[in-house]
Amino acid sequence: MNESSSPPGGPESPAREIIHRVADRLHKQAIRLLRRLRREDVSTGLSPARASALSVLVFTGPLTLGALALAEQVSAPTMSRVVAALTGDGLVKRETDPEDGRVVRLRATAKGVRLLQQGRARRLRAFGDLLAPLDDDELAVLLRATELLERVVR
Amino acid sequence: MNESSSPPGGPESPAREIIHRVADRLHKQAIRLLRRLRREDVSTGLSPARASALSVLVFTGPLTLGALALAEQVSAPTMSRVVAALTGDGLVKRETDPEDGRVVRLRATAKGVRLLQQGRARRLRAFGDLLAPLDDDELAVLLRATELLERVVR
DNA sequence: TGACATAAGTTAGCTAGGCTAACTAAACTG
DNA sequence: CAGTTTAGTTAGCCTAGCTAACTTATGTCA
Repeated sequence: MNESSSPPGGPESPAREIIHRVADRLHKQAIRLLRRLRREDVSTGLSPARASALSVLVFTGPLTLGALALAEQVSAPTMSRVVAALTGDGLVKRETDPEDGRVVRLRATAKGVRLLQQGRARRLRAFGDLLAPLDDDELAVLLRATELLERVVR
Repeated sequence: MNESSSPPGGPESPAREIIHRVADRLHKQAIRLLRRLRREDVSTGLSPARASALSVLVFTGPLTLGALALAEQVSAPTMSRVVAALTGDGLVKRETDPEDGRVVRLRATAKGVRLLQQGRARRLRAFGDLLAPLDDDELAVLLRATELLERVVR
């Protein structure tokens, strides 16, 4: 496949052609990076879905089940099951809302926080090891790129 | 959690502290980006695992089942099943190796190539739409960052 | 050359995690 | 207070990950 070929209908703006190269290659690298870092998560004993849900609870504080499902972009039944596993392992506790008897408030336990932070540290250490060969200018480029992504991905 | 706190044992190199910020934030953005782009794949009717396997076959050419499993970092049984689905949909065809009767050579069909390229185009268009607000300097930063990732993720 | 070892895939059977549909219980609303 | 809406759960399906055990084909070597 030739990414830079013009679509049928006329040549596209040469100034914007860089968009396609960036989109293509950055997409590929994002996949490779996450695949690589995922290896580190194995040792926590937490699956990706559980680690991710627990992470949201730890870093954004207690949430209702629905809010957590929304944050993780999964359906309520899916989150309900993930949460059941987390509470079963004592990593999250359920609390009833005094205002509204329907909602389930979820809060990471001390054990959950500890486990998550260990896993997170491992992952960031692994990523850090990958980044170690870069000099400070190169790291600055990555940081700027990160800021651009933060702005652009909504 | 405070990412920039020093580990117990002494302050770390201030020059390298940027590594942790980059690792943490870039990791987050990679997750958000892929989650976002994955939405586009739904309309191809291909699940992520199938799309990814087909993509490897299209872009790197015919492979044995074992080589494809290795490329996708999954076990042989897992790939065997994914391939069964792809062949069932007429997107991939199996060929026997004249040299070695054990191996299964896999090749994307014309239909498979077409479907994949459509999906790819959609995904890249979506990413392109996200990147559209950036000016050329900002795109250049992203491109440089991509090159750094290519170098660093092995 | 026949017996054994190795290698490539498949089959069987488990788990996790995604979904929709259908249900329960609680809270609104008129 | 009847009906509707909302939060979450249960049931049931599918995909995709795994290991263990099997089949078939190659390779090895006494």
